This record gives sequence, C-alpha cells and structure tokens, in this order.
Amino acid sequence: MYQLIKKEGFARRGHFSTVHGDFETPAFMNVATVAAIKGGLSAKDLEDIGCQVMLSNTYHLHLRPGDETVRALGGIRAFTTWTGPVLTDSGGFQVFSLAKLRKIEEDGAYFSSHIDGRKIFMGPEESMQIQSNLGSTIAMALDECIENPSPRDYVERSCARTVRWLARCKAEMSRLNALPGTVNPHQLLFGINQGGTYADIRMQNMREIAALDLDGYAIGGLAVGEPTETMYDIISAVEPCMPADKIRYLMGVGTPSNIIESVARGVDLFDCVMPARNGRHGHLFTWQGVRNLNNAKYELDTLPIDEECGCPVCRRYSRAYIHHLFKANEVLALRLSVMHNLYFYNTLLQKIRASLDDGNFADFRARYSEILDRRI
RNA sequence: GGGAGAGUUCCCGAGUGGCCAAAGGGGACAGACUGUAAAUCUGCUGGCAAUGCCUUCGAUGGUUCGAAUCCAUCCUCUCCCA
Repeated sequence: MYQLIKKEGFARRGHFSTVHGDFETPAFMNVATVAAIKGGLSAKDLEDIGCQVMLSNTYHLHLRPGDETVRALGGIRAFTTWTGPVLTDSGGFQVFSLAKLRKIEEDGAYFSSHIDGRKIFMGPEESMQIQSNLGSTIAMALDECIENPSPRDYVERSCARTVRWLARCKAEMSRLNALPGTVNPHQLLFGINQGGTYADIRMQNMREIAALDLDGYAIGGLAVGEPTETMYDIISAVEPCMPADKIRYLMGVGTPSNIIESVARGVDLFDCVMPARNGRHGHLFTWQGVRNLNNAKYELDTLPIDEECGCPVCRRYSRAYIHHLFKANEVLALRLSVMHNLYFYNTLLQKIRASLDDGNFADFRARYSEILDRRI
C-alpha cells in the first residue's frame, strides 16, 4: 500500500495505493467534515483544485444524515460523487473539541449532540461500524485527543485507554470487512499516536501501536495548545519509532510552514481546516505570505490574489472584487477564497513532491518555510 | 392658516438635572483561527502632552454649583386638520 520512493534527509517521497485509487505523498487531504467543503465547494470543485484525498467525519455524519442513510445511498463516495480515496476521522477530535458536551469512560465516549442535545454513545466498535457504513477508504481509530498541556498522569492513563480502544478498533474492523454487503470490504485502519508533549510517552505509545501492524500511523494531539517548536520536537522524537514502511499522517496540521517543517521530519500525510476556515474569514495564502482580503488596502487592487497562482480564481478575479464580496457579505467571497486556498495547499504539496523528486527539497524548504506564514 | 411631534457621537437609536464622551444595533477599521458546534469570535470606533483635560447631543441665549436632559427665541424635518 505505502511505497517509499525516495528520501531526502528525513523527508519521504512516496506512493499510496488503495482500492479507490492511488495518491502521491507527501499529500494534503481536503476537509469535507459533513460531506461538503465549507464555503460551497463540491466534489467537482475538488477535482478542479488538485485534491487527491477527501476527508470526512464520523461523528458529524453519524448525527446527520446518519451513517445508515449514507450506506443506503452507496457510501460517502457515491453520496458525494467524489471518486477518489476518502479518509474518515473517527470522532476522536470531537472528544477534544466537544469537551463540554461529552464524558469519557472505558467503553467509549458519551456525547450530547451539538445539534439537538440528544445522547450519543461512541466507543471503538461504534466508530468502526459508522465508518464502515460510510464506506471510506481509510478509517481512523477512535482516540482521545488530549489538550496541551495536560498533566503527565492523565496523559499516561488516557494513552493506555486509547491503545486498548485501538485493539478493539482493529478487531471490529476485521469483523466488519468480512461481513457480506460491506460497502468497502478493503477498508484500511490507521492507528493514532498520543502522549501529549511528553516525548517518552509518545515514543513508548508509538512502539506499542506499531506492534499492531496497522495500515498506517497518525500522530494526533498536536497543534492543540503547545508551542510550534514543541510540536516539531515531538514529531522528531516519534519519527524513529514509526514503521518506515507505513504511511505517516500528522493530524490536523497545519500552516504552510508547519507542513514543510513536518515533511522535513518525516511526515507523509496532512489535513487541516485552516485553508477552508481562514479562507472563509478572508485570509488568503499566497507564495509571498498571507493576505487578509478584508483589509481596506485591497479596495482598488486589480491584481489577482496571488500573481504566481494558476488557480481558477486567480486566473479570473481581482483582489478588489473579492474584497468587495467580503464587504458585501456575499457567499461567493467564501467560495472563491476557499477554492484558492485549497488549490494553494494542494499545489504546496505538489511542489514539495516535485522538489523531493528533484532532490532539492532542502532548497525549497529554505526558500519558503519562513515566508509562507507571514502576513503581508 | 390651525394642531401635534421630532432634531444625539459615521448611520439607526437609548438617554429627560450630576453615576454621560453618552446604552444597544449597524457600518468602518484591525486581529484571531491548525483531525470544523466557526459565512465564527475578539478588539476598536471625538481629540490630546491622556489615572486628567478639551470639544461634542440642530443654533443662540438663559436658569443652575452642575444641562444631551429645564426655559426662551430661531432654524430644519415629520404627521394631522383646513
């Protein structure tokens, strides 16, 4: 499934093959939490902006429209018409982000639905069953994403429980894949490394889950409160413990610079809401840095968002026009901005891959890592 | 011609003697956002040598220790009756 093509330092150029199509790594997954990219983008739009993998969410789709409904409609891919690979997150991040609405016990997490308040239970088996119904290419194990910083004893107990959950996820996934009528009988399962900001816990946890021989491994629980340098240090500490022949996914990260720096530390796969959310809020990523198109200085600016960008938005519209759309509160502002930002992220990863192919990733990193996050 | 009412800081609008540089919206300006409870949230919006001072609530004059608030006149606008 994962094939390592080439290395430059710790950075890895690879290829990942699935029953729903292959993708090149390092790769960025475009986040469609509720089976739609917020801001008004469709599966067709994803094709137009260079998306390789779409990501959706177990918790959200379980609540609405319901995973049984998605299954009845042929699975998430048929439902959305996205024909490529799909990764579904397990609901583990909602254990973190909906902390005020949930309670964690050994069997799983109890939520109060953020939509109508009704009680939801999601344990490892339930998460796997929902993801099986969604029929994604890759399912994520149910974990607890712990906020940083957290007390060491809590992190140790939480990690131990997440490992127990992981074993249950693996068993349940095997059972579900073997059932007749399963939407995707070849559904893959990725495990998730946790351990907060404690390098030794992280490393020990990584060795434990590596022993389960899963289809891929994620680093979770980063970019949730700790300083960026701490995040980089944790990645570097965990990396030697990760199986070299398995894909590595850094969950929920990050800024363009975070991605370049994480590739440099051995990460293959990313996802982040930032390009979509910040785009909706007027922040546009460019090869010179980040522009806030809400700013008054763009009122009469006839240039495209990014003169170096070849996206459908930059080929046609001016900063002044999109600035106006934001001021006028038009949904087109969101759509155009998210489209540009996702194109930028997908292109960023494409350029990273090209630089690895050419053996000059170090040059690429030196040129862009600093400037892409700065505000202009 | 007769009667009633209204004019507040960029806009709408609250405020009827001190706690008022003046509530609350809107707009403007700026910031945040990292496995999406987010088309959201936060800050700011008279001036200054700034724990204070100055200018400001249609205009002018007055009452008062003190006026956006009370009185007089004027200006402008709205509504009703002729």
